[in-house]
Amino acid sequence: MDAKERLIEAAQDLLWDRGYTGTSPKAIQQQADAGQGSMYHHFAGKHELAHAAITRSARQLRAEAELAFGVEGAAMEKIGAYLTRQRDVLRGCRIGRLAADPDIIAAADLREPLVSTFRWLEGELASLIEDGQATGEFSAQLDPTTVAAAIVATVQGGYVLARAAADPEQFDHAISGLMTLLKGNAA
Amino acid sequence: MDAKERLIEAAQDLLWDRGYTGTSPKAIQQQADAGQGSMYHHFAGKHELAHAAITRSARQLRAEAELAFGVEGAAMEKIGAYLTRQRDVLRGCRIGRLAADPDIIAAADLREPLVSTFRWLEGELASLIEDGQATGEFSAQLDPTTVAAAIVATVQGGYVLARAAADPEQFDHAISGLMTLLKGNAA
DNA sequence: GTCTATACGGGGATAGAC
DNA sequence: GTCTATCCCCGTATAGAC
Repeated sequence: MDAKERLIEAAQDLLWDRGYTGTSPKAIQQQADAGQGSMYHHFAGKHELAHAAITRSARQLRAEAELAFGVEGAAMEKIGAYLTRQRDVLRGCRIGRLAADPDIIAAADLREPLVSTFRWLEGELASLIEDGQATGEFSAQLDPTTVAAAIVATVQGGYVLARAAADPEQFDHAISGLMTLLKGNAA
Repeated sequence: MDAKERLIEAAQDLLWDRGYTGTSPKAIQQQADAGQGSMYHHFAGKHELAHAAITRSARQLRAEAELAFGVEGAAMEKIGAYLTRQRDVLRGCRIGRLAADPDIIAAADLREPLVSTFRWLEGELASLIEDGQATGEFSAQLDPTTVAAAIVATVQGGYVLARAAADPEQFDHAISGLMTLLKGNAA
């Protein structure tokens, strides 16, 4: 693997664990086993490297979610597969995590992968809810868009609760509560 | 107001906006209009000052939530009052925000106010749900504990979505979806 | 492409004077 | 209690050699 590649992966890793503010060029170089000159040859600076890393993390996250949505079954099963998919809960969401970082929020290009990832996710979930309404699986009273937002928010918040408590089960509790609420809204 | 007080308030503010990693002693001193010597006279260092600030923020958050829970009405109205209370959405949650910070998570004493705040909040909400079940307002099928966790998670995640999109309405969507789900679980 | 040298301000704190 | 001086390493680059 060439240095450029290693730098991007190291940046992905560090951004996930420490955010943008907490990640220094030097730390990235060390983890990538690349020199100062190498990094600044391939990227204009921390900002540009972070952009490459975040963009790639967003693509990966989306691919993983697509995998969960691809299971066979009715709408609720697909949603359930997404909600209960394997996650490194205490590490948090590599995309949602960045929303806490003031420097990410302040830079439109760094924030963009966050917006589009969440917008896409909510769209997928909203479609599933509509499907479920068409087949009589969900109550027609539900507004697919806002319910989808609530689902995504519960996942993101589940990470927050789990990390605050240093206990992955807190994530599962939130998801479990959400699934009960969803199932109580059968047609 | 004395310097010590100003330092704590400045630290609360900066921690809210920039997190622990993103907040420097120098920045706190400047915002508090206090000198280096003053800060290190009153506090052993950044860590100790942050502890004072976080503890106080947690108390304030709790007081604000108590106010919302205090409205007259049935369980769903109290929950609704909490969910729709005035918030500076794009600024995020001053407590939940810290869960993204690796240095906070690594320091048990800094993390403690986060755990206890969320535990308390979930407890209050779980009680309300039980009340609602007793009066026939909510379905007996609901598990008060996990549903309470889902509610708190949705709020925390709502902040994440809103900040990612730089749009406060994303918070409202998530809350609105959650309230629909709750109301669909009437007894 | 990668290395080393150099730069300058900031992060986080200690020491001693007033 | 607060001020100023001082410390040392880190953050974030740029410059030029190889």
